[in-house]
Amino acid sequence: MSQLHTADTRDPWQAPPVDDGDAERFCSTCVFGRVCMPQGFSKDALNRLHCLIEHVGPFQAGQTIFRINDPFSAVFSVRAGLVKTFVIDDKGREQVLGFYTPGELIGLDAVYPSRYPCNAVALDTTLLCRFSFGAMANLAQELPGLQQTLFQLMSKDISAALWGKGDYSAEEKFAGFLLDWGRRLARRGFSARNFNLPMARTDIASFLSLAPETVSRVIRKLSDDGVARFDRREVELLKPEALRKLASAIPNLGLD
Amino acid sequence: MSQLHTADTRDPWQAPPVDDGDAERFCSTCVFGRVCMPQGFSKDALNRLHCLIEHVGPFQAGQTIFRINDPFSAVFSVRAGLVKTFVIDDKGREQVLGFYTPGELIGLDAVYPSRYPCNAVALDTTLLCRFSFGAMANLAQELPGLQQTLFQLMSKDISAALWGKGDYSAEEKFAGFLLDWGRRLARRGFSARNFNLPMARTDIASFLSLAPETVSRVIRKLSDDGVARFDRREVELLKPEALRKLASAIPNLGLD
DNA sequence: CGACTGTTTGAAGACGATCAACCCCTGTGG
DNA sequence: CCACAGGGGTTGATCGTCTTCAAACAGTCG
Repeated sequence: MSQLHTADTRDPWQAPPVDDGDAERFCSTCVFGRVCMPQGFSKDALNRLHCLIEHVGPFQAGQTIFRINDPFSAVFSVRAGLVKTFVIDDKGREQVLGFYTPGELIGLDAVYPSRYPCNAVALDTTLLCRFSFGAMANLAQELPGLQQTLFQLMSKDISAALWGKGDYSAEEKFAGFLLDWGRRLARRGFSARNFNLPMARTDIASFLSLAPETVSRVIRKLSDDGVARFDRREVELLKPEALRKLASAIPNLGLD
Repeated sequence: MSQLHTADTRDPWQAPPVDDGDAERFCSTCVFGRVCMPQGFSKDALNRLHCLIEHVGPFQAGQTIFRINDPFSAVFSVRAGLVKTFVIDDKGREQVLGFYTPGELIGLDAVYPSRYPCNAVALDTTLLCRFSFGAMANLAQELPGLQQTLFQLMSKDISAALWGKGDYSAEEKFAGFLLDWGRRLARRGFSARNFNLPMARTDIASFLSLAPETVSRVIRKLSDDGVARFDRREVELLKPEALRKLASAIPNLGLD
């Protein structure tokens, strides 16, 4: 399967049908296209927001998008592909902070320090939209809906960052991760039961603060229990209820 | 010692001396007083921001400020005292998400879901400033500096929420916690070496995802090693360098 | 003084990390 | 076509850290 499949087909989250032809000019998976438009932006507003968008990429798997301490000037919305953010601790070990799939926004945590607080690399062939944050803030000064959207997106990121705080068993963490990933895919119209985990096991392990071996063992256990089927990086959730029960220990901090 | 000592004395973080008498009308520890004023707000702007402020409290130790799922309408700035936020997992165990000391802002994570995603209780006699978020967003529409401040505060909260993500030893976590706490007190002009940990050990343990017994043992070890001295809830850091070395494993995600 | 909560200490056990080896798949070059 | 190398993933055995359970202890407030 093409790794750019999300770019090939019509994105199911294309903005709700609008007669206005201008809406088409937005990249279909852009967060602002999704979040702002239902709030009834004027044609003029759409145009001005559109002027801020700069398409960048493609980035090949492994390519760096920004580095920690790079001066901040823009946020990125994933159009296609997959991005991970991470930091390196003093012992050289990598700590994955998040994965970003099409429609999600990267870099809001860089606003305050005016520097990116982490590294971002593509894990797959990736296309991005780049938004100059300064220009967007200026525009938000005139468009209350855009300001509100930015507040909401940042607020959501706070909750997302809090996700998984607490000491949970390896199984609980991984179950939560599977459900969260499925939910995010479902937002774009894909199946939440049958999907792909495009990132390396090592990255999942780092994200969940587990050893890769532990992730492997959890996967085996879930397979043995008939809760899910794993084939390479393909996953099928056979008993989502069982997963939900496992993950119920992890509070959902207002994530959707 | 009075538990309201921060309210008794002139707050060292009172805004930098301004000839304008109006500045005095801000509560001294308010984040906006601190953050906005250096950016040169007009008298009119200050007045209008001031109109939004509503003083609430005092809350006695143990009193609830808001509950999870309460509809969101306002954020709170701590004027005096101490607040913790937490959630309860399905097994009834409490997970502390954060502590808020004077000058810090609570509730920005509630903007998106329009509900508070956690509970907030006073851990000590507490005074708050209440800001209607809607009114503040409206005002931010006219005051670019206020909008920018809100973006920065939210961005900072993302980084703060990410703090401690990763698997660190109990000693590293606790060392990081001590330094972080000291740094936050130092911002208000207090000593970063000699201070109070006003929250219960249980709450510290929960915040760090450790058992209370483990916190107790770490404290004993730090005492034995001569790194810090503990007397009830009073702390004196004897070898801050040793603590910094311990905590260096934990990346500082752009926090100050 | 006695009940209560918060804290400390000790001993046993569990979970996940670590280390080491092996396997599987892919791509490359002979 | 096969040999080989390399990365990612899995499996097994051992070890360490933190949790758990239990009990004693310390301050606080009635």
